[in-house]
Amino acid sequence: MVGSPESKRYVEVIIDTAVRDLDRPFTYELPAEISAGVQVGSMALVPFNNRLSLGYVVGFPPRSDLSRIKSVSRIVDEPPLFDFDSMRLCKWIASHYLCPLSRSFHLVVPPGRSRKVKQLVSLAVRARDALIAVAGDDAAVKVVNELNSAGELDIDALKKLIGAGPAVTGVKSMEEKSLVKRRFALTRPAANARTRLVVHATPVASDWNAINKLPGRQREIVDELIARGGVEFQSDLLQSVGASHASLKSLAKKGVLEIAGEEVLRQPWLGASSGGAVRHKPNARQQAAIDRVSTVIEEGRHKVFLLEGVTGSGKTEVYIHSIEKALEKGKQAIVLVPEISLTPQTVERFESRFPGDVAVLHSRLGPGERFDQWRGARDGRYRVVVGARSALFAPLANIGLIVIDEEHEPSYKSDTSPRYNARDVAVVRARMAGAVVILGSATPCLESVERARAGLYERLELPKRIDNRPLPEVEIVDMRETGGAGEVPLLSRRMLDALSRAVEAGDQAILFLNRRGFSNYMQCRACGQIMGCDDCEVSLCYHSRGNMMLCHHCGMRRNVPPACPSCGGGPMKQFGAGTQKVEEELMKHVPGVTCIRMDADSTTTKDAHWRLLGKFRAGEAQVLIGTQMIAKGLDIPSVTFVGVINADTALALPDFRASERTYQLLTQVSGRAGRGLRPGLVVIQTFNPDHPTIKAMTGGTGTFIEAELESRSRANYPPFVDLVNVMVTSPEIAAASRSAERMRHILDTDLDGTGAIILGPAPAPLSRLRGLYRWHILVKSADLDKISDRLITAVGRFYDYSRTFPPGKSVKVSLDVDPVSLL
DNA sequence: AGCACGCCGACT
DNA sequence: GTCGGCGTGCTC
Ligand SMILES: [Zn+2]
Ligand SMILES: [Zn+2]
Repeated sequence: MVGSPESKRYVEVIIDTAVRDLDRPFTYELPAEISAGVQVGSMALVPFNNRLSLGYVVGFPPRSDLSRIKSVSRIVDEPPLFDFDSMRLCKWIASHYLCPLSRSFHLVVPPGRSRKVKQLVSLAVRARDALIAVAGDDAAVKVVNELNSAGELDIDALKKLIGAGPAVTGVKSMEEKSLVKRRFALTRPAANARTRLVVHATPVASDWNAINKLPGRQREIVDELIARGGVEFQSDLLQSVGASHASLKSLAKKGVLEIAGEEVLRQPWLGASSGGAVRHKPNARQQAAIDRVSTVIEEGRHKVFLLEGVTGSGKTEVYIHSIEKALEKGKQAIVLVPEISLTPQTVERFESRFPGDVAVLHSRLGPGERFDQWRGARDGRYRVVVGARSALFAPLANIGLIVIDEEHEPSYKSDTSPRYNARDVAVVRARMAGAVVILGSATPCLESVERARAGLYERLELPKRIDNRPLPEVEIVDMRETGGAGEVPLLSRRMLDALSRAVEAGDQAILFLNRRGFSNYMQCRACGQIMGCDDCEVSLCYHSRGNMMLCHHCGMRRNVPPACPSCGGGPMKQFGAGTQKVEEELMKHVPGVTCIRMDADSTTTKDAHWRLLGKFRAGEAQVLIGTQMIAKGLDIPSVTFVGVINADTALALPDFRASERTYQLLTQVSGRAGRGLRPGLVVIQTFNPDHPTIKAMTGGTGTFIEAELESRSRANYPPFVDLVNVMVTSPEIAAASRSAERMRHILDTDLDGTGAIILGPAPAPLSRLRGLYRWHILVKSADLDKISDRLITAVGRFYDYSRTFPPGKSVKVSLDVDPVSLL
């Protein structure tokens, strides 16, 4: 490029802020000195409204008509944080989920590398001189004192120390007298590349004459290094020889070897491998699915497959063969599994088939490990990425296949902005990359079912379990008839009999306690007071461990009070069943039975979850009693009995997906039975045996899906309309309701004529969470794209209006597009 | 968001 | 007369 003064370069920058009306490109001049290597995705430090801000380069306009253009201060982190394809995906996410573009960039940038601009202030003169100069100015005196003791201070830290007002005015008045220096700095990233010292042998090391002249210790080092192929980490080499650093340095000086720092990837330890690569031969149905997927991958076309396979039908085998095909074509693959299923066993299934080629991204990784897995994927060291939701954004250059296992899982939906659903974004990413998607599930969500019917997705079915093993037989027990005149038992006669039989036959059993919409609680026997969370509108759950009460929504814990805090009466009593109660009940009726309990209580520590499952798998107990966490992924051949203690507690939840969820959960749990050689039996206890969801469990799932779709269609719910939940929150109860009402009026005018249906405002079913009062306004539309601009406008108008007529403290309005939970 | 400017009450 | 409150405007 010619460096003539006229050929100025410009960049468009998206400022890294969540503020909606700043979510647009700002144009800056790019000084020639720093313009080398700047690309889309580069991070730029730019002057922005009397301060410096970070932003992302999104474009290079050839010229600009703006009169006052500032220049980029500097480019941070040489290589760009994302590429053009990622930017395209981010733009789609921002426009679909109605979030600021900068927010969607956070999904694709390297993890742990985010930075913030901080303002540092320090004294420009001696403290005593400064004190004299500011005498009488209280704020400035405070600033001087703090800066004198701390040296240089972050302005935010100063605000915390002496208050925001004095900090700002004090610093400002001092700045006018040149008593303080202000400078901008970037925070350190949480993760950095790790370098280790590596020793390389030079040609001299193979020269016998030279080596034989070396002192003994040094010769040992060289021998060992050669034995290890001429390259080894310095620390490992020294340790194995038992030599000191001095001898190594001496060798380096003689030119026998070279020592250099090299970047290494940290490998997260996933636990011991449980076995070798078992290569199953696909059965006919599996092979048919594999062939179909392979054909499309071979053609290099984009396509979405809905792989509907009953529990135990071997969906993973289809995934693995499809991945093989993608790799064979020189492409890469992403496999998403629900966080809870991301166990060492799951990873092992892929790692054993693609040894050394699998990156794993999950929440248990430390920042450094996560960064390295990400980096390894970007640099082509791994070709398969397995992970939970956010692994969808793994930086693979040439994606051929994206697998979404258990595609119906609600955990694929993010509950923080951007509130994306990985299942849906996967389809978009694949479409942009010309890749194939496999959505796998035994119980696909109705959205996917409907899209398959419309011909948007191609359906592949695995209607039978592998090796022709039968699906478990399902029995429904009507709990209304079990109690007789007395109390309804926790475990019915039928349940106990069936469980005993399985255990006596030497098999294992699972008892499932549905916690959703049903939990234990503490209540005063005298006045009826129920112990609730201070910050949420829910009752606290009693946990025997530590005699504590815990809020399952915000994590608040509290000791059980000796007396009722409301009336001062006697001790509180526990109501509702926990796994412990189930165990007690079971022991009473089946003496000598051995149990393992798995719930939030028993799995508090990091690996307890996997450890307990491992014990059960190893046959150390006959019965596994657990909550939601045992519903998925468990594949234990000796489990022949599954008992569902309370099938219908989640049916009554105020959520249009309550039936669908219950159906999915019950199917998943039932699917744990009879996966081995002996057939399985499932007993489901219910108070609603005639409910379509429960009936669907004994056959006729097709009719259930049909009826459910029909009712969604009638009531105008997804998949037949697009849904947006407008969420209004505030720590003040009146502000929340007032604002929700105000927002409704704004929506009424802004959405007028679009045909959108507006419901509410209504207090959210979970009306208070983490100290915030919550209101919902539901917007239904035939076509989201037609109203999305108006929704953004409405939110903007709400905030504008709130500035002149504040409705109260910290009111927030957020938009949840395609909401999954309406609680 | 966050920073500066500007116009009004309550201090010297 | 000035100090500082926060309403308002703006950010290439
Ligand atoms: Zn009481
Ligand atoms: Zn809580």
